[in-house]
Parts: sequence; C-alpha cells; structure tokens
Amino acid sequence: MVSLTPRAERLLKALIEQYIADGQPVGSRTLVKQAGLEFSPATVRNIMSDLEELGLIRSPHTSAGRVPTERGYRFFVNTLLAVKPLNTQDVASLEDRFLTDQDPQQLIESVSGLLSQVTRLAGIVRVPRRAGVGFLQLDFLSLSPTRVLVILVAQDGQVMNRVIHPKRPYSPAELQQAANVFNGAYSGRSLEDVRRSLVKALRRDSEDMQQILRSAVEMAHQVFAGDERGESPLFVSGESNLLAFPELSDTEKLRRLFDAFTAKQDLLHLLDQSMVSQGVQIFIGAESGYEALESCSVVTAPYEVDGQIVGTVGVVGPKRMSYDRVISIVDLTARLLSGALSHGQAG
Amino acid sequence: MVSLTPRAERLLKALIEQYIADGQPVGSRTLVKQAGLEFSPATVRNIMSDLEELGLIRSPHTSAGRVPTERGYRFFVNTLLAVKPLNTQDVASLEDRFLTDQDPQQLIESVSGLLSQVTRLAGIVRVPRRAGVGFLQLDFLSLSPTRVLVILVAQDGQVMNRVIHPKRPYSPAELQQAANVFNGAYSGRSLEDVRRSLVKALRRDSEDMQQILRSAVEMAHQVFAGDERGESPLFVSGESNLLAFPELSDTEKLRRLFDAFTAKQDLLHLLDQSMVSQGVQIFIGAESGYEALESCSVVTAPYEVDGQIVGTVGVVGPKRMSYDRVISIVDLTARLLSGALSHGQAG
DNA sequence: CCTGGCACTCAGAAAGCGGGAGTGCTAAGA
DNA sequence: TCTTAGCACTCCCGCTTTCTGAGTGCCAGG
Repeated sequence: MVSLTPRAERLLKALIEQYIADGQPVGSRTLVKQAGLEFSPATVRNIMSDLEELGLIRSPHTSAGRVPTERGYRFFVNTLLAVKPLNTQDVASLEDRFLTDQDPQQLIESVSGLLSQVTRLAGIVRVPRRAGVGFLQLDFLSLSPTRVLVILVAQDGQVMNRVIHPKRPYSPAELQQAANVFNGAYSGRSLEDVRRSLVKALRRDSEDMQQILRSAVEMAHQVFAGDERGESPLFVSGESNLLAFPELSDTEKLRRLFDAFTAKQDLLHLLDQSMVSQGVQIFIGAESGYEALESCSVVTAPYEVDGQIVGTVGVVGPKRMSYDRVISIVDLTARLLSGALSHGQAG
Repeated sequence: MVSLTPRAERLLKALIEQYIADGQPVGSRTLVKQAGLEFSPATVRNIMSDLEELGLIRSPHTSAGRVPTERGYRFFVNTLLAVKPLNTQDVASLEDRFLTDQDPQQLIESVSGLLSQVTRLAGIVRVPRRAGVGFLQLDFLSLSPTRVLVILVAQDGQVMNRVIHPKRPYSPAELQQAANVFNGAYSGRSLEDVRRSLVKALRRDSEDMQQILRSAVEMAHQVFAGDERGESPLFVSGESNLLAFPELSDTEKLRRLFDAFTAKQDLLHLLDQSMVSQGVQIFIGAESGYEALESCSVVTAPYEVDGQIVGTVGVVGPKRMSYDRVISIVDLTARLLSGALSHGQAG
C-alpha cells in the first residue's frame, strides 16, 4: 500500500473530488483556487508529479491537467473517502419505498429502478435463486379441459405459476386430490430437495404410485423445469442515465456496455462474486475483469433474508461517480431490502 | 394522394430501398447502376427533381444524393411496398417461441425480447389491462402469523399475488373458510365487477356480513388496490440495438429516445391508439406526434384473446428500417401471440 | 523546501485548400 | 417531346496549417 504525506493526500482528494464534479482534467491553478490550498500552483505541480510517478494520476496529454487513474480511485475509496451519512430526507424517501405490501419478487425487481432513480446511474439487482427456498404449497386449477394452471408457492411468499397441458382431461376433484397428496409429501422441504425427489420419482415410475400422484409429479416437474431454464435472475434499470456522461459516449464502448446489460452474463458473475462477502463492494474499471465494464465502476451490496445472503443490489456508473453518495445509497438500500424481506417484519 | 408515373414510382421505390439498405444519400448514377434502370443518370435527375417538388425526397445539401422524406416513406409503405411473406425458416423460428407452456403474463412480456432479437430493433409490448378479465379464484396462504399471501387467479390464467399484513392473526382454517365464501360469491365475475362490489361492501360494512368474510373482502381489496396503482403495462427490449444506427447517434436525441423508453408515457399512448383498429399500423417519424420519436418509425399490431383486442406488440427503429420485413414479423408475432393466449388452444 | 518566472508542449478551434460526388442547365439527338 | 451527353457549379469532406491558451517542467532566487 502506498503511503503519502498528508499534504499529498489532501491534494489527491481535492483533485479527485474536483474531477468527479466536472469531468475535466484538473490543473494546478484550478486546484489551488478550488480547494483553497495555501501553497502555490508550482508546489502543487511538484506534488502532482510525485502522484503521477506513483500511478495515482496521469495526464491525458502533455498540457492538460491531471486525471485520476484506477489506482488513484482505488486509493481514494480505500483511504480518503469519508462516507458521510445521507441526509435525512434521502433516507426518508428511500425508506418510503419499502413500506408497500408488495409481492417480494416484485419488491426486489423494483429496487433496480429505485437505485437508478436516486443515483441517476444504472441500477442492478440480483434476484435470489429459488432452489434453496422451502416449498410451501402446490395448487392445480383447471382453466379449461386441456389447460391446467399450476401455482407453486415458496415459503418466502414467492409465487411461480405456469399453464400446462396434460395429456388427458382431469376433473377439479382429481386435481384437488393430486395437490393434496403432493403437498402432504413435500410441503416444507426445499425446492432443490423436491426437485431431486421428483426426478427420482419419475425415473423409478413405480407401480405403487397412484396415477393421479404421478400426474401431479409430472406437472410439478414441468413447473420446476421451467424454473430451471427460467428467466434471468438479474434486473437492470436506468441504463439511459449513462448516456449523460460524455466519457461513456463513445459509440462502440457504449454498445458493448449496453450489450452487457442485455446479455447479463458478465454482470451476473460480478454480482455472484459480490455475494460471497458482506457489505459494500466496489469494482473500479478493469478491476471487474470485464471488458465491457472497463470504463465503469460498479458498487454492490448483498442483501439477506433472515440472516442469509440471497442476492445483491448495485449500481453501474462512470468511474467518476460520487462514491460517497453512491456507497451510502447502495448500502442503505441493501439493508432496507433485507429488512423488508425478512420475517417477523410488520407491515 | 399524389399520383406518379410508373417510372417515377419505380425510381422512388428503388431509391428508398437503396437508402434503407445503406443509409447514404443516393445519387442518380448509383441509382441507375444499382437498380439496373434502362435510362440515363440525367433522366433520373429530372425525375428526382419532380419527386423533390412533390416533397417525397430531398437533398441534405446541394451536392449530395437524395434522401426520402417522411412523406416519401409514407407513400412507399402505402403504395409501393409489396409485403413479401417471411421465409419459412423465420416463420418456424418464431412459431417455436410460442410453443412453451408459459404463464401468459410471462409469455407476453417475453415477446418484446423476441421482437427485438429477430428485427434487431427495439421491441415493445403493451400488456393487457386486467380489469376486464374474469375472476376465477382467490386463495389465502398463511406465511407467518402476521403475513398472509393472497393469490388471485384470473380466468385467463394470470396470477397476481401479494403479501398482506392483517391486523390480527388468522388460523389456516379461518383463511380457508374466508376464501371459500369469497370464491362462492365472486367466482366468474369480471375483475372490474368484483372490484366495484368490494368497494360497495366495504362502505356499507353491514352487520350481517360475517367477520371472516369481511376480512376476506378487506384483504382482497388490498390486492385489487395494489393492482390498480400497479406496474407499468409496457415492456421494452433491445433498446441497445438502436445504438447501431448512425442516424440515431446524436447524443441529445438518443437521450430523449431512451428517456421515452423509461418514462413509457408517450409509447403507451401510441400503443393505446393502435389498439383501436385491427392490423399492422405504422407511424413514421413525426407522425407519432411525439418529439422523442421523431427520428424513429414505430410498427405496431394489436393482439387478441378470444377475438377481443387486449394489447399491442411493436417495434421501434430508425425511419430507414426494412418495412416489409418488420411488418411481416410484427404481424405474425401478433397473430401467434393471439393464438397462444386464446382458449381451446392445445399445447 | 517553497515559489515566481519562463520556455515548451500539445490539444483543439479556426481557417484554408483541393478533390470529388452530385447537381442543374443547356443543347443536340431520337 | 422526351432523352441524353456535356459542362459549369456547388458544397461537403478530409486534409493540412496556423494560432491560441492551458498547463507543464524546470530553474534560480528567496
């Protein structure tokens, strides 16, 4: 870890803050004026020269000011950044958004929009994989003779549903019975567990299994299979906010970035990475390891249900983002979401 | 309506097709070569001059080729365009996408992604308002003493759900009973209808109403209320495809366009407009009436459930899109979706 | 070790300059 | 009367040139 004189630190901090504020390379003169430093531009130039040697800042070209490098940003967030608490108004407006009695799935999805709105960057949310959750109940509902609606409820209140087309018509009574048998057998076990049992049950296909239960198993298996290949567990909102940043307006890069938002693969990996440890994590530029994100920084924080990390929320923006503000917001959001999802929580 | 000599029509058609293909203003010489015309560039220039007077084409500047105006495009799609059927391969790949046993809601949502993939433009989908649909069944499921999951199933197989927090704990048996009573009273009626009755029931709050039914009404009312203020009924996908078109790469316009995708207000109005009549509709540039869309064309088609128009699918792209292809795709998609959503449909 | 001074560098804007694509017009030919 | 070849003209585009100003590095004096 680099160590700097207090003066150099102060200067670096001022420089980065200035650059974050207006995106222009900052020169010695402006820096002195803006930060109200008590030494001269020439001195500042000397110090900046040192900082450049350390790889913390660089000039885009000979006679421009200096710009932070990724290392500079990293040093900044690691040791210079004082994360100041959000003002109470921001806090209140965030809290408001978690007071609704929403279906948890929808609440989670809405968080990406929330984050993008308050940060004016792109918000992302990693939705929990449902496999580990407990299975609560299965219902069959006849829509028409050939179409049966299967509703599967998990213990955390998430609901999955799917229309299936059984090979022969079933009466409502038969369906009811099938559901009862099924629920009796599996209620309370984890989805993963149920899934494994189902696969085994289908393979063995034992004679002693009642016809109706086998149908239930088949149907439910379809639902699980659908869940498996299912929708991407990642939501992105507010991509268009990023168009406001000139440093991201290179069309080719922009396209790559937006493609990454659509493909979701890279982001998903990044968010999975951030699920292993608690608290806010920050990936600056190439640190993420993904080319499409090399002009961006990503700030993430995992959220929990009943003490167990199940997903991640985050924000994607240009490297020159207001880290202090963004960090506070992401952190608070993750905690509010955890609170809203955990049991024993009153509405 | 303008009327043109057959030669002029042929020329205009060739010019627009050429311009759609490569986005460059097209001059008399290239036009002769490209379209294999049997007259000379000079003649072409004369005809182009006429077309320009009619406002169908224009030069961006003195010595560039010609570019279609909106009027030109309009004439093109109205009278010159022979919508050729899609090749069987495209048809097959589209049809494939509608064969899955999906929850209708999800199927509808996925169509915007489908459209954006096959057209390489932005796909949009207007989701049905649910109020008119018939109500099928309500279920209460106890998640914890203070949290009850309400599951509402509509006759078209759509499922809405929401966690509510009743004022006092209810036993599973009570909940079951409430659901039974409720379903007995309302099953088969339209959501709109149920909603109205609920409001009335709550107001009157009659003594003869059993306590448990009243709770059911209250809970269900919460669900309906949630549905009311509910999520935006519009889905957009593949916005990033539009970044590939240089004519849309003006940052300011792009930003407006993407903001329109996020705000959804304008698009929603446009799609509602297109729901009033059947078949494909095309809005070229300013025809849509929305500033953000003035560099774009929008192609839409409504889809139906059991003969009733309930929503719209569409595509947003630059004015120079392959109208024939896009029209075919949007049309077919709308029809496949209608088929997949209508009853009596085998899987 | 700080600071004023000074020469130097270089991006970016403004200006100048072909080259070339494409036009409109005219006059001759069918 | 319609078509076509010819030709002068226009004006965008890409190129180079020039100029300016912001900012630097370095030196020498405090």
